[in-house]
This record gives sequence, C-alpha cells and structure tokens, in this order.
Amino acid sequence: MQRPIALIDCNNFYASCERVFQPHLRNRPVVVLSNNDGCVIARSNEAKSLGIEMGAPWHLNEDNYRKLGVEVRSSNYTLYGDMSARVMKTLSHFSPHQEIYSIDECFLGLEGFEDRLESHARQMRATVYQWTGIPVSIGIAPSKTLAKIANRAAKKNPESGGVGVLMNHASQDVALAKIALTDIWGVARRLSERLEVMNIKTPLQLRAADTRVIRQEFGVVVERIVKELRGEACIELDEAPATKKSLVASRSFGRPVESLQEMQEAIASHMSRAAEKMRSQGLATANIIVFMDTNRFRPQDPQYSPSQTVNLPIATSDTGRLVAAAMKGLSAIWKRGFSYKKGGVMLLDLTPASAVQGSLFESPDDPSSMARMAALDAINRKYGKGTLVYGTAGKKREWDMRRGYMSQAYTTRWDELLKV
DNA sequence: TCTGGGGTCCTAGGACCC
DNA sequence: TCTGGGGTCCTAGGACCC
Repeated sequence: MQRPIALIDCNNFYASCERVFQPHLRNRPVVVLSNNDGCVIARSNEAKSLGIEMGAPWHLNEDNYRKLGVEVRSSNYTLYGDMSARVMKTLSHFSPHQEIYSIDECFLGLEGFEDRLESHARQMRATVYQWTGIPVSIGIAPSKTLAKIANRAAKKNPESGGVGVLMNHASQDVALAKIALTDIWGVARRLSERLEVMNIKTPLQLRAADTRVIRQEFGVVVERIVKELRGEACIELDEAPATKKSLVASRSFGRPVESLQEMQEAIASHMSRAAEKMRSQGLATANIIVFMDTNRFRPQDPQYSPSQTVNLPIATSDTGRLVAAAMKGLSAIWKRGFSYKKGGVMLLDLTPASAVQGSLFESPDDPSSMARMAALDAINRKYGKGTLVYGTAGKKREWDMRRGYMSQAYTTRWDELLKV
C-alpha cells in the first residue's frame, strides 16, 4: 500500500477563530475583512450561502449585507497566529511526521495507520475541536495533490463527517470526475486555459495525459501534478522547512499618499516592521527592494509602480541601517504628481544573522570587531586589495567592480574572516 | 577581429499558493 | 471615498567567464 498523507485544513479559519471567543457568532453569517476593512478574506458557511464572495470589496455591498444580519470583524492576525499554533500542536500528537503548510493547513504522514485511517482522522477532528474550538476537515490520499482533493470532497459532502479518504483508484476516479481543472492544487486560470487548448479539459484527462508531452509543453511542475494525480507521491513531506528566503512588509494606505514626507514615514515604518520580523527569525539581509503603487483600480488616473533595489555593504538586521537604505531607494524612484495607494519593502536573500554577527561594520568599538578589522587588513595584504566584501543570500559574493560574481579567492577570504 | 561550446550568475516576470 | 498581504518556484535572456 502506498504511504497515506493527510491534509488537515481549518474550516473558514479566521471566521472560526472569531467564533471561539464570541460564541454568539455560531450559526450566524460572519465575515472577516482585510486591512483597512477593504475586502472579504474569510466567510463562515452561512456567509458563503448569502453569496458573499472571497476577496469581494466590502464597501460595494456593505449596507445590503448588514441588513441581512452579517456579522463583520476586522482581522486580528495575532489572534489567528496564536490559534494556529494551538491547532498545529494538537495535530502533532497524531503523527511524528508533520509539515505545517500555512496558517490553517498542515500535512501529516500517516504510515503505520493504514488499517485505521478513517477512525484516526475522526479522532483528530474531535480532539482539535475539543482542545481549540476550531473545526477542521481532513483528506487522506497517497499524494499531497490527491489529499487536497480528498479534503475538498470532505468539505463539500456533509455526510462525510469532515473526513475524506482516497486511497484507491475507484474512489479517486469518482472524486476527480466531480471537479474542474482549476480545483487541482497548482492549476489556476492561465494553466487551465493552456491545457484546454491541448484538449485536456478535465482532471481525468490530465491524469491520463502523456507525461513526456506534458513535460515538453508545460515543464516539470505540471508533470509532477500529473504523477501526483496518479497517486505517485512526488512532493515530499517537508518536515523542516528551510528558513524564509524573503519577506515583505507592505500595506495599502487608508487614503491616497501624495507627499514625499508621508511616503517616507510609511516606508520607514514598514521597514522597521520588516526588520523586526527578520530579527525574530534570526536573519539578516544585504539586499532590499522599496516599492510603491498608484491605485490600479483607477485606470483613469496616471499610473506609476516603481521599485528600487538597494544593496547594503554587508548583511544586517539593524533597523536604522535598513531604514536609511530604504530612504535612499525611495528617493531614487519618488515622483511627485501621483496619488499613491500602496507602499512597502521587501527583504531579499535572507541569511542567518550569526554569519554576519560582530562583523566589521556593525560595531567598531567591539574588541572582536577590531580583531576582524585587523584580519581584513592582513587578508588584503595577502590577496591584494580592490575588492569590496558583500555577504548576502547565505552565499558569499564578491564585487570587484568589474565582474559580478563569486570566486574561489573570495570564498577563502570570507572563511578566513569568519574564523576571527 | 572573428569564431564557438559549455558554463554561471543575475534580473525580471509569470504563475501559482494561502 | 471605499478593492489584502503575504510567500515560492520556474523560465528566459543578457552578461560574463574559460
């Protein structure tokens, strides 16, 4: 038997979180709104039945929905993060192999439970609900892609009791026959349009497609999807996800921003949030992007969506240094006369801060820093000067103003420097 | 000055996910 | 007036190396 993989997914997660702490919201239509109460990002089943769409701008139908008795909440990410941790912790008791995939979803490897998949899943559901108050749905199948489909089937069919198992071909055939291409994990509008051109219009047709042709036309990603649909696990359970490679802090503004000073304040504040996030994960960066956007929903207005990369001399997580870099980037792209709707920063090539801690540039008064300074001098004498040292991306980069990339000599120097 | 294969690195952008 | 905020992976093409 193939190894079973479970996908556990919290039902209407943000709306369910609100209900845990406000029980009177049970059995009522509840929606949770995005930042600035702009659009709908979560709906209870009752709200879905009223026809409220995911991502719908709230203001368009607000009066209408309020009349229908819809309960509205602004989002509270701190609460959701905390509830998520409790749910994940609870689920971890049910398998030694857990991959937390998003704030409201995780995969569990269920090898060893083959003879009692359903009952194990039912017990998971009951325990999570009892311990956290959050309802979940569970799909079990031999591949992640099929587990997603099993989960969806469990959600759609109330008689399933929130558990769907697709471990054999017969059940997989039935489930695949009921869904559309774009219901498959990894297949969205663009891809489905391209598939349809090749006469692949249903999940069953996609599963039956020639993998060589698929690979040729659509690349490895889609080839993997086809294999996964056949029950061949190509996307492994990732129990120890790598640290983040980049992070973003951005927001839509409550009202249009038109002055440089306001934009500077916004960008500085985003950067300080971003730096905080980064430090909390023990990371640093030498490579940031500053960006801003005009309101794309007002095509009649002049549009401008610039972005600017800024490279720092060495990776840091120091807020002051990062804010200064962001201001520099902003000044390079700032143009007056536009009405900006959004702004933010992106931190790229995140690298463990320990690799740059106590670096030459961070703390010149620190004795170990002095030692590094001396070491750099010695290294320069040994290998020759003329190179600036960049530490980013967990990679080691050299920039000698002529060539853009790494060399052995640089690696040697970096290692020597870190020894000090 | 021109020819060429085999490679890496970087950037931008597309497509998808929750 | 009012339309989210994060992420990842892959590919193509240019610049540059030996």
